[in-house]
Amino acid sequence: MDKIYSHKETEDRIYKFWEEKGFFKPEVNPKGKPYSIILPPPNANAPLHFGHAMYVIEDILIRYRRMKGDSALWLPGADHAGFETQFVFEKNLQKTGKSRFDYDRDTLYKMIWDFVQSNRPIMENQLKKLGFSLDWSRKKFTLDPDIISIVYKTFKKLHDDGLVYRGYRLVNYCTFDGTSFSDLEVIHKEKESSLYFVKYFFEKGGGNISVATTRPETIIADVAVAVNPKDKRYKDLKGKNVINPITNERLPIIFDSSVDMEFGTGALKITPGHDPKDFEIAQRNNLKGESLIGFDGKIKEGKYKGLYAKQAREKVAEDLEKEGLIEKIEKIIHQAPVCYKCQNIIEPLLMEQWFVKMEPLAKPAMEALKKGEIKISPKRLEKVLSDFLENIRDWNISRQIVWGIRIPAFKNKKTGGWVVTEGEAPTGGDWEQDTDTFDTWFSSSQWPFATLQTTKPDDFERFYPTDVMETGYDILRWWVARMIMMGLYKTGKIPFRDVVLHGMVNDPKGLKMSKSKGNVVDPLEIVNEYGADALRFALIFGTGLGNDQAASLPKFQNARNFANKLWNMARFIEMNRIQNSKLKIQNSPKNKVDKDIINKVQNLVKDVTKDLDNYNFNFAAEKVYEFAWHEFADKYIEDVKKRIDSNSYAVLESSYLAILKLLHPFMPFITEEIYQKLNLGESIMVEKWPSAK
RNA sequence: GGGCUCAUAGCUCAGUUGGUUAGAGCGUUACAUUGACAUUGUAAAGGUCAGAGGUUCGACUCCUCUUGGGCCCACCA
Repeated sequence: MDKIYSHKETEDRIYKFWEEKGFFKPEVNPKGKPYSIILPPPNANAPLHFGHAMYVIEDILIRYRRMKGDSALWLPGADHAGFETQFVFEKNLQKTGKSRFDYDRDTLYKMIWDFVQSNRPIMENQLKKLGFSLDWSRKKFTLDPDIISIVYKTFKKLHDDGLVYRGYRLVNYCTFDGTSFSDLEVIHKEKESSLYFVKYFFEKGGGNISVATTRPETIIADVAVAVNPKDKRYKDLKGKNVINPITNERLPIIFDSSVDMEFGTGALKITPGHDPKDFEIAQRNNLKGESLIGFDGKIKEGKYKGLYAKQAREKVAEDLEKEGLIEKIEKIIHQAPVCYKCQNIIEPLLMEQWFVKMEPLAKPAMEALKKGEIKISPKRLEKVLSDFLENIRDWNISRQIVWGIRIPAFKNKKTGGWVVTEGEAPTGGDWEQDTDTFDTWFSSSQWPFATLQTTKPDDFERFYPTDVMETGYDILRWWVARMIMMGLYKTGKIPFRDVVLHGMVNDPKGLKMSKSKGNVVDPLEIVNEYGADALRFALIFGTGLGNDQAASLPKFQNARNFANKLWNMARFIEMNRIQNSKLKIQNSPKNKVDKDIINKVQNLVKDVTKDLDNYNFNFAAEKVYEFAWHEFADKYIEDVKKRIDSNSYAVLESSYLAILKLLHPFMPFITEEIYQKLNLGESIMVEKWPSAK
């Protein structure tokens, strides 16, 4: 053995060895208790980022359970990541001077397909570099025909059960990305705007009421002015009308208790075509409105036609000012809805979309949570989940992009009626398929059962519900919540028993990594520099489950040093090896130090096993680290090196073997390499997890 | 506006159900080392555990408040 451990000469070779031996398949323990984890499928198109490296937690669990004798399955996959991928693709397209509108649907889809297929191996190889013991013979892609078929069936079932409807609603539309989004894709950003106080004159009797708005350009689309019924200032306005300051149309004054009396003048212009709250108030009052702004972000008609909303705002304000219709202008800081991807303002627009009625789906999910059928670790995040489920709103699943699963809904060209199928076109009549695709999360929400139902016969029966769903807490609502709902809906069973959530990995200074800030650390560079084992160990060591951490170099260095320390313990053992000794540990060694170390190993095994069972990964890692380095190496080896004999050697080797096994889930490569170098057996992967008396 | 979370050594953070001298890594200082390992060892310096109350025989750990960060949710137009 060399003086220094070389991960570069070891890791790829070991991974290949494992794969060839078939050790990643649950079939290595055919009689074991089934244990399963579905890997959150990374975006097929993009390289892994540091968040993906946190899936090491899943590998730790899988390797631990496999060594315990379970029939452990860790199922890999890739996500087509609809909008995300099309966004990246379009960015690339832009560089060549083209846009998506230069191609027809099929061509564009084919182009993105090829783009994704050529990038997909990158991500998969990176998962291998990290040492993940995934069963590659079962890998799935969200656009596999059998997966698509399941997604179709789910949609049809939801539709037949009245849980999917086509609604003409105000949706979150990004005019820059050209698609609508669900509420989760909309984020709020603090913005300073002007609050215009506009005079609306009464139709009769003179006088005016002042209405505060940040969006004067939408005045044209006003359908009413609303005040709070409790507002004493406006008591006498019942039955009165005002005149639209731009169009001079008559607008009724309505009373709605959701109007905030404290804000502005307490009078709110109602523009159902552009504001969600207005839309709701209008619905309650049987008023209908229209969107004045088109999908291109420009005013569709009238005097301001062709102007972008922002330009129109200034022009309208100017015109109103000229006519003396603006009472005053104030500065206001408010939370503006923006697109999570491009950060541009979301324009609420009225359009027809497919919605999933969520309340009936959320109820069983909440019950499963309350009954403890599904447990969340760390516990505090359960509240985030239950709050989301309790306040759930209908889910817009239509996306105006081509990259994804096209919605199997067909419109009759004559009648305009819709038919939902399991993918096939309806016969008879003239039908046109919806051009929209599903929100990516609609297919991912079905991932646990969709994968297991399409891998190998009996996989679903054997491995569903899965044992653990491990992912970042940032997609708790986007993904985990929806998986629970869809799993319960489609299979009648929870999709997983335990939800284990890891924190975010930030840059070395603790700031969020982002491409625009240019502070992204590539996990594969760390693997290259320090080894996958070091990366894995560092990510677990010293960070409580669900807490964020900084990807700081000293941590990786320390973990690398620890790997080297382990390596040199093995060298010591190899150099002091006592051949032909029977390697039997006496039940009660005479030497007190030998006796102590045996007891300490026993306690360590107990502690680490318990910590793993409780998802206290950092405790487990810290304990083995502390023991291996500062107890076993610093004290025991120092003591035994002066007096080594066949009895003490047996204690030395067996204690070390226990450490190797406890460490294997965390640092799989080096523990395997040492195990083989010391001729302890074929592979540490098929060793049994140590047990403590 | 609501919720969650953090504030512990110079820096980055552990501290698991409250219990004797509060820990790790990095950094700093001194010494050692051709002998498993300098990707090492031994030792040392360094903390009023944000602040103020309270519960308790006992609190970094539980409760309340204050201050200062971070994150998430939310239709003040």
